[in-house]
Amino acid sequence: MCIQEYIFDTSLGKLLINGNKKSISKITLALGAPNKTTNKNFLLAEKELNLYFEGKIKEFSFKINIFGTPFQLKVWSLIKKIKYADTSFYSTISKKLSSSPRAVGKACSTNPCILIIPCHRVILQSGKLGGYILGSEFKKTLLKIEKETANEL
DNA sequence: AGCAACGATTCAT
DNA sequence: ATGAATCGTTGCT
Repeated sequence: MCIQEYIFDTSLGKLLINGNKKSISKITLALGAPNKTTNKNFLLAEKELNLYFEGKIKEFSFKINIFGTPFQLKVWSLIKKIKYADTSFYSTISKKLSSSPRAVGKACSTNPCILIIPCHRVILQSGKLGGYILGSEFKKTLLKIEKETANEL
């Protein structure tokens, strides 16, 4: 019932997960120090996220429970449909919602669960990568991992 | 409630 | 390269 936090090391830096016994509601880069947990859901997430960074899995099985405005939920749900190693444009998503590319970008910037909602796969129509919560270098790295391992999975 | 300002953008000069 | 258009959100009043 009560909210827990778990911080752990990965090959791309420390991550922070928070949520409760049943589901995860946030995943971000961590500022604090790693800690311990007995939460099965968190340990499963840690395992899968590490495998993902190694390019060994492309989907996650742990449960998430996120909150947002109706518009944000629509955007995030469309982003979840973008397949591993694939990309989409801010503009194509905005057209599906009769909205604007900038509004979609803003919704991306409030993504509560990086990687689970793969907003790193959303790029500019011009081919440039565009922004990312953790910086465009991080975005580039993720896309590179996916591209290099897409055929082996 | 209404309004102005601000984006992880895009399109036309 | 620069500027206008765009639309959901936030932070005023």
